[in-house]
Amino acid sequence: MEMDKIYTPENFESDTYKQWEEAGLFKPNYDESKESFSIALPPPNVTGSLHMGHAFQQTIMDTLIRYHRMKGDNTLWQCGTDHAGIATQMVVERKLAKEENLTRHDLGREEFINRIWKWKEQSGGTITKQMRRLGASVDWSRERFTMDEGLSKAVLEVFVRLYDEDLIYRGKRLVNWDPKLRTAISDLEVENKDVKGYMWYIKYKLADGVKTSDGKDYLLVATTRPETLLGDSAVAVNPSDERYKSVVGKFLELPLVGRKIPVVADIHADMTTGTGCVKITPAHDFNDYAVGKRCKLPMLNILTEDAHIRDEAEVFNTLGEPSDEVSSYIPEAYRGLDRFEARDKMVEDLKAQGLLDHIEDHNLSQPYGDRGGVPIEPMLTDQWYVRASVLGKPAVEAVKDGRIKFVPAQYTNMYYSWMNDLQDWCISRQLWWGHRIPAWYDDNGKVYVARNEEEVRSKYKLASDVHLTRDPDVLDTWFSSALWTFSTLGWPDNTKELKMFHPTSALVTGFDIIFFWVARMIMMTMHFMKNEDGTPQVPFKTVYVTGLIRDEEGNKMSKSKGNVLDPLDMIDGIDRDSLIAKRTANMMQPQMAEKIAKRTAKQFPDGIAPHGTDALRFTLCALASNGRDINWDMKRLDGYRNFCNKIWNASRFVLMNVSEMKLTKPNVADLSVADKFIRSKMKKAIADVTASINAFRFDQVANTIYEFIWNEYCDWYLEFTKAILKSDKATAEQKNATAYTLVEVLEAVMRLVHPVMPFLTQNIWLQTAPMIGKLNEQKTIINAAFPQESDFDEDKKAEADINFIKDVATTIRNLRAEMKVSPSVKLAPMMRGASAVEQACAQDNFAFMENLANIEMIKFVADNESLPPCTSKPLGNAEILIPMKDLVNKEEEIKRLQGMIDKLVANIKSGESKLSNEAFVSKAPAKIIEGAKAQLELNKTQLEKVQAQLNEMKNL
RNA sequence: GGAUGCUUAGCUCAGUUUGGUUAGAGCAUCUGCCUUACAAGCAGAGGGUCAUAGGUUCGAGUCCUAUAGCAUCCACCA
Repeated sequence: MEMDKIYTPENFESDTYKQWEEAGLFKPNYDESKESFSIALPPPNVTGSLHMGHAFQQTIMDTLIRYHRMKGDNTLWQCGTDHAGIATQMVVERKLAKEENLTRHDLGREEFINRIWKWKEQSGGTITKQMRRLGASVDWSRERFTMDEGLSKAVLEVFVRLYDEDLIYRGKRLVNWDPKLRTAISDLEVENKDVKGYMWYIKYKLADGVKTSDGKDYLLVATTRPETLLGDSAVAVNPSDERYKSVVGKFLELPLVGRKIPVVADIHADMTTGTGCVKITPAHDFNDYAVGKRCKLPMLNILTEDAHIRDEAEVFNTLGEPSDEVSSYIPEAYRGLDRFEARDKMVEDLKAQGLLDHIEDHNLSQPYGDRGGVPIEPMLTDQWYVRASVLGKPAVEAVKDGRIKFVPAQYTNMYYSWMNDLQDWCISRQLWWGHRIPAWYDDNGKVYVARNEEEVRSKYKLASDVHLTRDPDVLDTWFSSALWTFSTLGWPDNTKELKMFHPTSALVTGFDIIFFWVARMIMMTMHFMKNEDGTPQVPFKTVYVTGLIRDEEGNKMSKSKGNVLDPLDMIDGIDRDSLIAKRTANMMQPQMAEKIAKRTAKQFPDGIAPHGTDALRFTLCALASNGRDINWDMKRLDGYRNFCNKIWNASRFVLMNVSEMKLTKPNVADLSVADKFIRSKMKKAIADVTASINAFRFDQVANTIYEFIWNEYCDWYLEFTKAILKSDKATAEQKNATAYTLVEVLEAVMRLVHPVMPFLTQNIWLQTAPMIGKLNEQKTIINAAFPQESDFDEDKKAEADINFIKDVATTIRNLRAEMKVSPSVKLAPMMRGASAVEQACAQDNFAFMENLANIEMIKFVADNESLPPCTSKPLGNAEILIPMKDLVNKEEEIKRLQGMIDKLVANIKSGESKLSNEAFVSKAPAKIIEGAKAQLELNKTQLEKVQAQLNEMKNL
């Protein structure tokens, strides 16, 4: 096949993928005699699109998968998508509002859910299409969706079983409430943000004529949330606070409301903070809730679902039961106001009544909902909880005893610290999109849990005339994804896939979802999946945690910052205007659009050039070191695209020179020293790459490959082969041996690199494998064998010989460049002081040097032989000299020699001081001392030579 | 407040687990080359007191202690 001169990946990548997929090559081999290797893809949001994080993680997963598939393992990459409850519902609601000016309530639950399914059909394929472009070799025939039938069945099963085991319960407790989305959210979905605020100091008048010990008729209470005083049920002071001891048990008149509230003693009140008096609002603050429980205070909910002031407070007793122990009165002036409007109004009124003592600036960190983006409100509601503290114990053990390993290990600590203080997990959401909770209520509010209404009736022996209503809430998205590794394999049925592929081998994911997902997956899986001996089964053996991909300045990539890079744009390229349009589309703040457009135009004046999938994947691997965040660098991508081009052209060279030959397996005797050298290096490269993949060090994988291909195979070996293939002295057998080695190594390199760069390697492999009889039946590198160390032989002698040849060539090139002699001038260098072995090597392999350094001969001269004026440089214990005739610039040469002398003198000095140090000589290992001695000797020899050369120059 | 990570060349990063010649790579820079695989290339060169201060050691980028700066996570904030 004729190859283009320039590497143009867009010409073949997509077609290649299509062929693979159509041939069903991504499926497991289901061969039970082979080891199993499986990965469950962290399910992306079904309507999402591929971002750099996905590309990064999927590249790593695909590399692992392809490697194991080539090893012959029974390999499954299980894929699928997540319904992403809140996120998806929000997108569709926004669309509905924008396009039809409707809310979900206008449509009703059923119709709204229909709309979401439609939206999913319509835009759900984006990310899976993009994954294909990335080369991800997932088994598409097994694709799952968290809301599909099988997975929904698993969710029901898990919920019902956990409920029956009392590991799920329903309770009225304080939860994080998102007033914008009007749903409860879990602790993890709360983000604390630092905001500037105020501290208001409010006077609470003492009732019944009581005075404090210092004669005041009020307590001064500091708060950052004055509006919540409508729900105050006490003011607390510390039990040992002498200032307030006398008023504990007395009553206060709640400002603006007039309700009487007690002064209670509780350790929550800190004597050193604020005034020492703290207002207690049990229904709207987590600490106050705990105080309320301890002091048996009533709880007053003053807010509606969307955080407006209620017309009348909801009053509950300490147990959370409706109660009328205190008045539910809320002053009319505040009813129906938004919580922040109410705050302003109340502060104004307090001021007017002289009850506002003063205001201070105060920085506080305020909890925000991570999706809704508004401050969350602690609210007293009925919700469903998982007893995470119980499920968490075995999950900690599994990591402690090594059944699950985090890579890098430092994430283990992060995991423990969270797991050791595990709060119960609030799993109910007041949304419509998601798995509906399988709970029914009778008219008295009694709850029944089973897989469906029919089962409820039989399970609880309910008469057919008992009226049942299903719980309207749905489950947290992470509830279904916590079951991902086993629900996708067919659980609760006992499938062969579960037996073959569970536990999965590795999980590749970002640190940001260790708590959301990884920890919960471990808990759920270990509870439901058991080994044959009944011990809990873990979901995966290794968790490889990746860092975040940031922009070149280290900022998080985000739509609002306009610094997002789409992996597909790097693969296929994008022009400047399209990139700008993409980055500024649908901006929340239109004024930002202009800024972003400007910056983008400056940074990408020509848009982004196509780089191809392989270059992107290789770059991602090269950057994947040790789980730290990555600052994305376009230059790096350019560099590795060039590397692809290098491979491409090296292959062109091989094909151009060898394709006419009929290759046969050569005899060892016909191999040149260069052939032996590259085979020996190849062996080492295979060993290194294999070890690095097993250690999850993809940066080392990339570096080893880069180094071997570019620096050994291309820079040296290809040049050596020219000397043989074009020589009239080499025999046909020798030419065959070299040509065969060229192809054999290239073919093996393609297999070595294939897990990282699937497309380029397939293309070249299809052309090289047939030449040496390695093409398989299916004509694909995908299931060709991964190279093994034993495929190639080590040859230390050849490596040493080649190193000497390289040194000679490099030294001559160096002298040529320093003396500014044109590369086209043939030189006739001399060598003085070379050992017999070196002389033999140089003579035997002169053909290689001739080419590489453009010389016509090397003359070996004796130490005392008188020579014409030369420039020279030491090489080991020997010396290379080049007669310069009138080309020598005397002053330049003296300067150069003096520089070398200075360096050598410094080295000798430090070497001598080291070796004359009694302590060093007596304590350092012999090997180190020998090394230092040898180095010192070498430096001295070289100094002598350079010194002599310098003298000669000066006398010229 | 608790914890973790980072600080190495102009830029982006390896190297630190297990201390040992003159600390590496890519990009960028400088010089010379269109040499029939590749100018997305070839050859050559310059550039780092490894954040700071102590300590351990014959020997520290690597181990220990402290400090500074940056980042992240958790908790708290009347």
